[in-house]
Amino acid sequence: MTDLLTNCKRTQYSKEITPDLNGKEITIMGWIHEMRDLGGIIFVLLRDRDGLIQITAPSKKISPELFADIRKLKKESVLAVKGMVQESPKAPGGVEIIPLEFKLLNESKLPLPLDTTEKVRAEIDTRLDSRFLDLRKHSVSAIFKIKSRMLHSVRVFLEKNGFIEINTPKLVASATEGGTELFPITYFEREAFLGQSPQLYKQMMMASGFDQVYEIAPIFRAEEHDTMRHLNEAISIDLEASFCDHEDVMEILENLVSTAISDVSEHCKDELKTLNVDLKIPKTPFERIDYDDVVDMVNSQGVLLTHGEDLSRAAEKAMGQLMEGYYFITGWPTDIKPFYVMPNKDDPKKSCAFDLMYKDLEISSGAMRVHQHDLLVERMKKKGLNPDSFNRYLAAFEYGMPPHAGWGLGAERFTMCLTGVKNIRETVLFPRDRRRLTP
RNA sequence: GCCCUGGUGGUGUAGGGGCUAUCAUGCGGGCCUGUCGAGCCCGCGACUCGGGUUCAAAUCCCGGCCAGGGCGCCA
Repeated sequence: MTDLLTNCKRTQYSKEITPDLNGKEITIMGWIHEMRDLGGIIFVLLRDRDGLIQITAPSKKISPELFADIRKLKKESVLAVKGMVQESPKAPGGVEIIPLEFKLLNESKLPLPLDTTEKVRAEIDTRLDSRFLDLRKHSVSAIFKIKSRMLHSVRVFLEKNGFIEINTPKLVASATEGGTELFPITYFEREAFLGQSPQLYKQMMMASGFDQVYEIAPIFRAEEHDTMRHLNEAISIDLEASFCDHEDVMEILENLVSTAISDVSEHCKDELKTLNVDLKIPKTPFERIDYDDVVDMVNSQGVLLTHGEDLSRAAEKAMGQLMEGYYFITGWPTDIKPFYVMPNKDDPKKSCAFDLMYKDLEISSGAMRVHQHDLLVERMKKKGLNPDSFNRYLAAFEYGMPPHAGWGLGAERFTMCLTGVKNIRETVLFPRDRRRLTP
């Protein structure tokens, strides 16, 4: 029924078929996006990674056998088509392919669980159940091409700036860092957890003399949140730099963000157009707003925010109303930040922590860290943590830990900013949320 | 976890105590030589699960499961 690939090789992707190939014999491969059978002429829209190309089969120009075989084809089946490129003003894109022969590489079952031509929208739940089919839609794959480009450009930027890529364990022993819930797992005869952040490890790397490190890796959070901007498994772009303070790493962050945006807008034009996104490259430096001023700004919008509290969702939205684009919130109260955040030396109630916001969405948070062993122990105790359970971490601070700072940037949240999607699940191939563990 | 709303063919929907359960898309068949959301004709296909009220439940009530939105939680 179906054919094997044998010696058949793709010569072009759909977008490489241009009118100047007129008269050339080419081989393309892809999925049947749509068929229009007009009786004496059949149009097959073949889709590949990059787009669509029209196969035009006029009964008078091709053999009756080939014509009959084409008529039998089904949507979403996989095809290799050898044919002649024909320039034609009537064809979409001004070019089409007159088939000489084809191989049916695999047939698709029908009906499809969702409509790949997007005539009928499917709900996100239906789409995620059949994600492989959903991803055949260009409006969906565009998100992942943009995410890929963003991650690429982040790596290039960091390598250029002297950062070393590291890998830290995701299987961890300690649940004592405080804050978020961890996923417990069985590690042979012991209990272990999935890592919530590479924070402690990248700090230990500062004591190794690597100076500047980054990691792009999954983080796991066992919170039962059910929102459009939370995931239980996400990718964190994490960075830590020695002999730096928070101002230094904020500068790195804003430059990285604007570089990535400009790189995406240059290399993902088609994808951005598909998504109808007009990406503006933000000017650096980003605006810095002190937490004290944020409290006033939020309250001025009629949203109650008490000094010393973290931003509620309503407070974030109020800020989103007032601020365009990217901005930092600095000078956070020390009390609502983790133990490893450096208090401000002139006013210890305030810290050297910052968040990077895009409108009403927090996409990154970072800080200058405490590098003095005794202060770190004191901060842990104040937070109700037991320093004994941090022995291996604390040891790194006893043998020459340089001052350092760093941040973590949520890859999916940043992708939301780049693509304009409203639901963070759109930015993950196979998202993990409160209820979804498959596929 | 809480609040609100919902669950109807493969997909997306209308309806809302008894009628042949609406429409679009899809799928199957037929016609058609320039489609590009092709068109026309014929056909196929559905009321989330459990319990209750009722002569009668897809519709009303209770519970479960699931979803959408909002919030909370979230170094």
